[in-house]
Amino acid sequence: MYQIDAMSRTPVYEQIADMTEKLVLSGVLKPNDMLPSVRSLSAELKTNPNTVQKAFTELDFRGIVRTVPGRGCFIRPDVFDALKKRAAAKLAELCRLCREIRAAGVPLEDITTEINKIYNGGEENGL
Amino acid sequence: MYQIDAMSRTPVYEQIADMTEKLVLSGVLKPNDMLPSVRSLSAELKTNPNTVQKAFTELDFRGIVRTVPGRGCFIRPDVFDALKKRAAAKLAELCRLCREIRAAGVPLEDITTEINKIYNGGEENGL
DNA sequence: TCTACTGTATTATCCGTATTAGTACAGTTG
DNA sequence: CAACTGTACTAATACGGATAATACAGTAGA
Repeated sequence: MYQIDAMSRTPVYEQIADMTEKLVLSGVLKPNDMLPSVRSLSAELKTNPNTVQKAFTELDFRGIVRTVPGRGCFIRPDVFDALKKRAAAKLAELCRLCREIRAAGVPLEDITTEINKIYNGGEENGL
Repeated sequence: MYQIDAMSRTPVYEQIADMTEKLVLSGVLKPNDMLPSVRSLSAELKTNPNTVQKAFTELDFRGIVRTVPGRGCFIRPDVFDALKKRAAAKLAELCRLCREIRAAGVPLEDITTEINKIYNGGEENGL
């Protein structure tokens, strides 16, 4: 279910968190589903339990999961609200970048054509 | 000419580099102009000469300046080509973000309306 | 040539943060 | 009580950023 690239520059705990988020987006993980335990997942990924825990803490911070001591880590019932907020934050970041690009003198058309390509281009969803 | 925010989370050397780039974009610095010397600028900004040197090295890497040992650090004659390449790189980064946002289920219209706001909104250029 | 400027290189130290790890503790369930 | 769950604490390591002191090398002008 999970797959980690140890050679990536993105930290392992972040890979786990991002992957979990995408598993929700793709419907593999649904609200109230329980995630693998800290120990089982760390064994599967051959990492330290604390690394997995940090991923869970990150997911908790993002509003994706709710962890219950002694019971486990569960996808929040309102996970899609959290995902919407995350998307909004990414959109804000995109706007920040866009202002920089505008300041660099790039015309609006250059941006819109690229974005249209992305939205028209095929069915790949990048998950 | 230069102004540094020591409390910012962006490193001083990066602030210097970014500011220099913007001074070119706004026409304050022109091709072949000489930048302040490492020592004078570090004195002015109350930083270490090495910090300024790192900024100059960064600007060299970006293709903004050409430093000549013994003479000084000068805005490259072809600086605007470098700026175009930098803008293209930023556009690529924007596209990467855009794919993420699309994967999160955000409709194309949400993005285009935000971007149109930025390009129609006033004359502020963020420099 | 001498002098005063320019950038460059080297080495070291300090600080803060990120990442991973080891170990022990605490809550829950049957 | 046993076996599972998450949690806290500490430590080792690495990295990035900034500072500092020094020394070196190229350039330009008096």
